[in-house]
Amino acid sequence: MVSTFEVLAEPRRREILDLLYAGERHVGELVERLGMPQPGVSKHLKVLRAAGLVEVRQEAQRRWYRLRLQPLVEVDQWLRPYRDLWERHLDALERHLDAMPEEGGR
Amino acid sequence: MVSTFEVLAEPRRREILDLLYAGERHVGELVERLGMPQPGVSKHLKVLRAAGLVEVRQEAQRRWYRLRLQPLVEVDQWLRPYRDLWERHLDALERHLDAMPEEGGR
DNA sequence: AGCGTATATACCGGTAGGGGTATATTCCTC
DNA sequence: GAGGAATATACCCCTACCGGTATATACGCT
Repeated sequence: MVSTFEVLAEPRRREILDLLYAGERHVGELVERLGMPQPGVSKHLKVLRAAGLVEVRQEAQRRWYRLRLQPLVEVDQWLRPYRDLWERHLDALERHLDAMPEEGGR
Repeated sequence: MVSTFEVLAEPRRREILDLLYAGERHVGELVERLGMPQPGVSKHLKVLRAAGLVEVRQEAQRRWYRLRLQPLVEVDQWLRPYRDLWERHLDALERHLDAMPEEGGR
């Protein structure tokens, strides 16, 4: 079984999740928006499905994919203690941050 | 440059971060606790360092590693919209969760 | 200067993962 | 049931990554 972190390591897969954030999408839509060949998209979707990050609904030939949040909740849980660190000690965070000349943003 | 997600994909590296969560550690300590050969640990530390997830302080032959939170903050920022989803619509989360027969826990 | 300790780096072999192309599968329509 | 649309799967190639072993580098001590 593949860990959620491994699945999220692929930029394309995070892109897919970001697209599904807005709501259900069928494969063709994803192919178009990602600008990558359909088999590649299907392959990533398979990985995402295996990890429980998406689920499928079939409608005629179309397959509609949508998010499943649960694995992300687990990632969030792993992150939580660290988040507590920088939220509780804001000064410590600044000590961490001031080492960076500038911040890249998103 | 390697994305933080790729770096976190490695279980050993997350273990290292979890160990550093408690505070500074030198390499030998990490080697002992992880039960893996020293060169492997050093290699992972190099990756973590390149990603800005740890920083080093030298003291004689010892190298003390400690956490840098900033990249984790960025991961948290990526996660935030999704977290908002499940925090705002708790019922929606439950709809997501009830698809699972049982929960594996951590 | 020489030795021991602590850590990093070089090198090698195996392997899993991603891209690309071709093909199979499924379903709808006529 | 034939054809076409939508998606999945099989196969191949290639590269990046991980583990392991050997070696280099840096530092302190005597």
